[in-house]
Amino acid sequence: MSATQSLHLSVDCVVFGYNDSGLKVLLINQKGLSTSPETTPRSQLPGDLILMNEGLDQAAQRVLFELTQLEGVYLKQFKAFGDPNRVKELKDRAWLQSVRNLPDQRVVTVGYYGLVSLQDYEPRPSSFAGGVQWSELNEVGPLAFDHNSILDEAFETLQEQLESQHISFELLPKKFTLTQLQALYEIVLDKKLDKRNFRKNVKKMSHVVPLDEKQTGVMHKPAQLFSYEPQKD
Amino acid sequence: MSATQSLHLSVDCVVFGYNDSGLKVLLINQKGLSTSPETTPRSQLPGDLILMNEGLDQAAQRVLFELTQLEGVYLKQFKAFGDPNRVKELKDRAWLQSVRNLPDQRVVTVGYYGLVSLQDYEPRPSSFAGGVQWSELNEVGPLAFDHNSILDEAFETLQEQLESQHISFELLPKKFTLTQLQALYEIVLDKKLDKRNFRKNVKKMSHVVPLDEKQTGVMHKPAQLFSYEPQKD
DNA sequence: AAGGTAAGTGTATGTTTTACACATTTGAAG
DNA sequence: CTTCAAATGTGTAAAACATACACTTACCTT
Repeated sequence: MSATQSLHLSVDCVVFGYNDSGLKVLLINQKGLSTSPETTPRSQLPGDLILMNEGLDQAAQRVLFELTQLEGVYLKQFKAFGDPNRVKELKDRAWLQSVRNLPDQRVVTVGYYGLVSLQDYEPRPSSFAGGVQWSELNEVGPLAFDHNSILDEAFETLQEQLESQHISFELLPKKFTLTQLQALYEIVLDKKLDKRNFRKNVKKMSHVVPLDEKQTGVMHKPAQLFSYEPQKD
Repeated sequence: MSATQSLHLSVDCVVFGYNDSGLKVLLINQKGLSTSPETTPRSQLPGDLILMNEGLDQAAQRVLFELTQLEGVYLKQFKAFGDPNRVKELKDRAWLQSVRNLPDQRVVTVGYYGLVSLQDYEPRPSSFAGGVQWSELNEVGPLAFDHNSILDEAFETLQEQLESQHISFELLPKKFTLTQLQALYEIVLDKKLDKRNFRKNVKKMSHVVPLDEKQTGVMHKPAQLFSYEPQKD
């Protein structure tokens, strides 16, 4: 017992962004020139070591902000990843050596998924250094470390929790139409839904309330706007 | 960035045991005499630091075995707990000092819940050193560290996952009656279920199969025995 | 043989889910 | 100012599912 431990703990954030053109994930680009084909810089999830005096949720918020300037994002822990070799692959060595004091150290990471509306509350992480990008979910290439698995598990968690937890609204503008809400469900759950039945269900949700306001500037019948009212329920 | 980190990582196991007399949780007793009332030894969840070359799931299995002799238990990760002060309370200092090289070190822990049948596959962890006990769920006193919260969250997770994941069978003997299965559901979900409706639902589950065997030695109509067949479905 | 005990079983009613098609409101174009 | 294009908004019938509920059966004991 009590073998002396020496490992690092990080958080990684899988931030999903949504707008009418689809579901995206936030990636950052590693800096550095490729010296060998094996160590070409890759994209990765925003993540970093936690500080000694901060909690995990707090670390996730801080790291996300530092790397992408996104603030106040809905973030939820979903799983810890602790394969002893998860940062030991050759492809990741060059980058680790450039940023870590102890690049060979084992790193266990705690995964968070995050949700952002790309529409009205517009995040501009791209203005920040390094290169931050919203990448189409199904166009994500090979990422650093085990970040592809982390992304996959985050998306599965999102699919499982979309209906039971009140989180769809985190991905939508504050004022949204039922068509937008339905489109979001269809994309996340990856199945077609019936419009009338969907709207019947929404009417049962007391936390989705109609506003005294309609869409404007559309060349068709303008839709009723709704908003999410968390307190009720 | 890359502040030098120095923290410990542990796993803690919340092992639920079930038999006809109810749902229990596995606790171990801290050793050591109380010198002050503030540092009286408490019970705690079986948990310990992970080793440098093992994965998290593997660590949970090893730690559980080392502390309680239980082997091959169904264990599932459910949450990481990382409050910076979770091992800093006065009540826990004496014990930490007795077992850790670096008792002041911050410890982040990864929580696992585990499931065991106390009936046919009889675990006798009590034969092992130190004092291991199955404690009635609702008679658990104050535990070390934040273990009461970890236990609470584990139980909530069990309640949420009992129906969707095929895990009830981990808590039952290999051969079980439908009355036993129903009693388990009623205890975990904490609500009364209708016998006939329950059985209708079970008949739809292709992974619950009747055996060519009945209960014996009971002084009433013997019940049909069933078993869980994971491959189907 | 009688009594105690838990097992096993069906039906009627209410609720939820599914499938499905047309009239409405706006802006744009002629 | 009429017409067109485009997406919104709405109801009903049928099927599936959930609920409530009570008596007979098989075995053991005395």
